[in-house]
Amino acid sequence: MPKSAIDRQGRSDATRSRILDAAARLFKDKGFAATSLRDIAATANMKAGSLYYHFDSKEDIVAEVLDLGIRHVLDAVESAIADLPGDADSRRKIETAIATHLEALLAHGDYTSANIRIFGQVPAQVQKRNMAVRNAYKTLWLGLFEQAQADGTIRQDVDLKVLMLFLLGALNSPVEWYRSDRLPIVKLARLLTSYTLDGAARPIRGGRAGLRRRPAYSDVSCLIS
Amino acid sequence: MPKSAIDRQGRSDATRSRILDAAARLFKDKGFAATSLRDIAATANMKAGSLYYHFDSKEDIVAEVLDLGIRHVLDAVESAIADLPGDADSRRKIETAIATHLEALLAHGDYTSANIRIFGQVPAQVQKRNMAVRNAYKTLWLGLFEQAQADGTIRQDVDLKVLMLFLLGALNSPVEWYRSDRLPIVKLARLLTSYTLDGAARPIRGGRAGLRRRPAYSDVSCLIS
DNA sequence: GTCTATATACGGATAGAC
DNA sequence: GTCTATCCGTATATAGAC
Repeated sequence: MPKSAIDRQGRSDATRSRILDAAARLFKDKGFAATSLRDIAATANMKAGSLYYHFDSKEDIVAEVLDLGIRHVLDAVESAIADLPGDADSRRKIETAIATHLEALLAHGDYTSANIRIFGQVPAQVQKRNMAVRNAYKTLWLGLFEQAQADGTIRQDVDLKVLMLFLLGALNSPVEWYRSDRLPIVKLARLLTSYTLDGAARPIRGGRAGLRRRPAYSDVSCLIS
Repeated sequence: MPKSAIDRQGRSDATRSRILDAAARLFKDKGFAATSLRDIAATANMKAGSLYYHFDSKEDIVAEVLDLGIRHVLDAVESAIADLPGDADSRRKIETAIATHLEALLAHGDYTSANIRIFGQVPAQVQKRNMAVRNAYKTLWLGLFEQAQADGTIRQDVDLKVLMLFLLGALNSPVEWYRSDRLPIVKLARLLTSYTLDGAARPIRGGRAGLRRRPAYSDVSCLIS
């Protein structure tokens, strides 16, 4: 084990967390470049020079904030699904994943908002590092969808990757507009589950819904990475 | 009419556009604060000092980039719907709006991406100014949905504001993941229309789709601004 | 309309005292 | 583990030549 790793683990985690909390909030509000180490230090009740005892650089701080932004959500969704009864069907799993994503997204709003907002502005190296966690999270959803398609919950002609990308876009958007004093998160989750799986259209009486005016998509293979 | 407005209109628009194009691209890639006027000027084949002949400040430049980001999409969607035959039904209108939004979003990618990415980082004054165009665009969608709900295309129990906010989240997400060499935009639009209106779930044979396991949402009034 | 030069301020990072 | 002091680069904006 390298010496530097031992050093790092020996340090207090409380201060570290205080710094990261401050950084996440400021990155969310002002962006990456506009947030100075002096800002972060002041918010964490320190002076700028002291940050370098806990982190090697500004890049290191932002990299950890970005990773935590995804980690909080990934871990929450993973364990919520694991905690479901063994006989839970795919619809229940997807509903749980949507609700848990929204809960975690808004509960750790500084980290998740920071991730969503500043990912495109951080150095390429930091982006690359964060992609690992991002890909793990996308894989989790794709697995859920594949299972749902295999058991017939999701139609065969649905492009799972496109569905996942659009759904994650919708699922992340509340960081920009959700206000906790309006609609409870659990109700928001039920609405999105309903729109995603059942659609917003009025079903056709006595027929199969979803078939009206819908062309065949069999020529659309899974083309989006 | 104030003198400054006359002055401004008397100046060449070509250089102005070149500056705005450069600014949009750089804001999209690097964020607001990290983009310097030197960067913008260099990309537009000028020197930094010359920008001040065309704009009063960096804020002025970013404000115009943000407004154009929404305007391009708003104008495109508005005229696409106006160009539909008079007997076009709500489903056709929504499908057209989705397709046109995606086309314009990706056609003017520098402006639209810049808007989506840096809105949260610009000075409050600039945000406030951009909100005017943003609200106009949301109103356009809400009007479409209200019409669709009135004529029965969208179910009565659907919360139109929530649907709009989630749909716009999904509709804007392709700026982060779409690659033009994969799926044509028009096919992407058909997929999203289908998922939004019809849902991704397999309809129940012979019954009404969308009712399976879906609770009553009548207690959920329109609570989100 | 565009240039150069500059005023003035603030940024990340380091060194070394305590 | 935190502080102060400082190096050095870069930022916005302005002034004035061309």
